[in-house]
Amino acid sequence: MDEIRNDDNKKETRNTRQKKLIIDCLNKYGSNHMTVEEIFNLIQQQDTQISIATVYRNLRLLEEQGLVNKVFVADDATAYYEIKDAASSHSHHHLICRQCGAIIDFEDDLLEALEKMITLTKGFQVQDHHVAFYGICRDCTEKNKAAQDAVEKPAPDEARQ
Amino acid sequence: MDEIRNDDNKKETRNTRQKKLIIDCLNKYGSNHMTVEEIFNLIQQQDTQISIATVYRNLRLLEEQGLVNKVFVADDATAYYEIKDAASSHSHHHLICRQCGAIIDFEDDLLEALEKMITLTKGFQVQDHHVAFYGICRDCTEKNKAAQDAVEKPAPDEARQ
DNA sequence: ATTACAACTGATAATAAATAGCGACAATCT
DNA sequence: AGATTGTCGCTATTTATTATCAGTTGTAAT
Repeated sequence: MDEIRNDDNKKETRNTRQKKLIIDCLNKYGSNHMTVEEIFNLIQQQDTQISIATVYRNLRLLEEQGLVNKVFVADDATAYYEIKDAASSHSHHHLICRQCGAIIDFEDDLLEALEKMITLTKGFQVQDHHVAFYGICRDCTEKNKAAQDAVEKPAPDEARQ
Repeated sequence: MDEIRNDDNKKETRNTRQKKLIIDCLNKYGSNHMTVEEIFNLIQQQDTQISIATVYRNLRLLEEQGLVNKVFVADDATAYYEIKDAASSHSHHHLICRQCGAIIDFEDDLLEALEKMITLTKGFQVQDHHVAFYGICRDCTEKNKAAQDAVEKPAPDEARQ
């Protein structure tokens, strides 16, 4: 009656200085969804000895423990990391600006309905989702509008739209 | 008055045998969302001379022309390709089975409402989206259930679910 | 505190996915 | 036909990530 408990995932995990630095870093800037390079560069300022392999290793461990999220949001093949806190683990999405590259969080629960529909019609048990919306962010939209106005009306003429 | 038309994207594109093979391949199997390796291996059966660099090159060109989609659905950093036909270009999502790796399409328009909400609350102009749901597909769910039943009731007893 | 052991470290080599460079070839236009 | 230039196959290179390995360190038991 005991041989069923074979999935011994009691992988001991240690609390090293390097791991703490990574978590601190993600807690500070993690909402910006950082690449490994970005995390590495920031931590180097506090620990000039740290190796990028250690950053990769710890991020993988932290992801396996469910403490951080690894997402592929951009159109390239680079992984982005963020802290996964209980509150936002299941229902926040990413808005990615194609012009300036900004990654903006968006909280929402509308997808819950969609997931139920998927289970009903496809028999697919949804555990998680990655959702990314691509487009132009508010700042860039405004910048573009200003730039276009300048082209269409080079003389500062006042009035009209 | 002519120097504005600087964005000459009149990149001439030629209709080569290799490009046709790639499109044919995606049309046949593309709904399975193929990797470059998979496409390359299949085409090699018809054209033993083709180079994988050509497959990469053409897929990039076809994506720039808007004829194919490049998506990062899995948890790894590999790109998957599919034909982008007008009908399904804006509103189909991917269900990815974490057990067998199957990638299943799901048609839906519920996200349109979500996009409108994003524009309203964030001022973000949505152009496109990638949506991926992770979980266990119907087949794997059934297999798992059968396997668990076998464990819980090793004797072939008949009856009961 | 000392010991013991496995997880962890930094440095580097190895792998995988994708791109760049290059001479040869071929599709298209005149 | 001849010129132009996109494309081909090949190979080298880049980029992101993982594996290897000898030495180090966190942690728990002595």
